Amino acid sequence: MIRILLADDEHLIRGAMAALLSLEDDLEVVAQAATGAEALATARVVRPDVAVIDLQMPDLDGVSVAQALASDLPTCSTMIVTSHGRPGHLKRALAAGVRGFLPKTVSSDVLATVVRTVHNGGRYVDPALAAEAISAGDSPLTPREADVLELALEGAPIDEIARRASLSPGTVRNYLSSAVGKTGASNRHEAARLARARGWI
Amino acid sequence: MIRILLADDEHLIRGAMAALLSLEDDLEVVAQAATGAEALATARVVRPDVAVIDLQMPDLDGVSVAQALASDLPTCSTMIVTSHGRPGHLKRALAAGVRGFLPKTVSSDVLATVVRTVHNGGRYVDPALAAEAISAGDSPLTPREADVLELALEGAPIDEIARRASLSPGTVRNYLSSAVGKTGASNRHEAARLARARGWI
DNA sequence: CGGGCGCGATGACATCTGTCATGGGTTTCT
DNA sequence: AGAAACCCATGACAGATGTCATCGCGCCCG
Repeated sequence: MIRILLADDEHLIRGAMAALLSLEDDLEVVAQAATGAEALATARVVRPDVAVIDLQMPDLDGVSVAQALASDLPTCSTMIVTSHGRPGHLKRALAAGVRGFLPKTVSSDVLATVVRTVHNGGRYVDPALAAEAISAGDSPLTPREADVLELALEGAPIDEIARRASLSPGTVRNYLSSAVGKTGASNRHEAARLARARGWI
Repeated sequence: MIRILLADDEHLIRGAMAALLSLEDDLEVVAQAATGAEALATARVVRPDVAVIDLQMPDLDGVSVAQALASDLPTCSTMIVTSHGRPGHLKRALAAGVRGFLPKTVSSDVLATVVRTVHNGGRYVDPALAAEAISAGDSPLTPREADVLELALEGAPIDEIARRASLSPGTVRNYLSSAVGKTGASNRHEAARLARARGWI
């Protein structure tokens, strides 16, 4: 019997997924959580075999949870399900030791199959997402450029970005200018949008 | 027996919701759809009592489906479930004749209860969403301002917005300036973000 | 060791944006 | 009829932004 921890902030979906997984004879949902922190705390107590975690949750990112889980419970395999599959998320997730990565558009039997796969030490990444991630390519942005661009996401003026990044406004403009060039955008706002769409930030 | 049509692009969730609803003795999921168009076509054939529709789907907006359904099948009550509840969506949905509006964070028994409620001619809106919608207030933007601001969402430069809106660049700047003032933002990009967050566009 | 790269900064310049005043046209309400 | 709101446009001005050249510093790699 594979013991599963389920984490998703949407009760409806979590409950529904639990119901579906419980239909399988060899699967058992032993715990559920609605937030990342809750998932982490619960996992430490129940020590599940597999953790099925939603990517976007109110507090902790699914990837962060996976990372913590990987060091805390090495015997527990983590897989991520998500509604909006961005290439960058996939890359980060894989780096965090995630064994499975699925969009929520998959059918329930695929989900069950993948649970078994990762429990057996295998890996599984949705083919469509994998293709997207490959085609998106590596980020050409330097770490600092990515930082600054991320701060630009909300549309703040340069002076505020500079304050938040503890940089001179001129430096911020240089980084942004470089990022605009690399993304092919016509201004930093579009650049920030594109970079996020490509999973670079 | 209440006959239900279920529309959601995420197979996993749709299947799971179907499983949950079928657990209820008086509810029966008679059809499922993965897109808005599919939902509409299916509904015309099976004529369900209640349509449970996801707000965001690949092709047709959930609200558009609801609107079409309201005129096509007056006997069918429509309710919307959504992951991201923006106040503006609620308002539009209500205007389209939607009888129930729920976030996906609700529990399954609430979902079943609401299905029965709307089938009996009642209405139900999630209290948290309702409160949010009320506090967000009416949009202070004029229709044209909203148009232009929407085109600004993607970060395009003013000249492109002007072309896409068939306006003079100067006029675009005037509208945007007005919108920036009304939203309390410091530039059009932030204004666009805020307006979307408040459901004004 | 030298070169390449990233980090942080400055200054100069052209352009883009935001703001304001102004005007004329339409529709709607009083 | 008059006021008020919206639509569309123009012109002017200041400040924000994008771009480029240039500098010094530290790091790593061949």
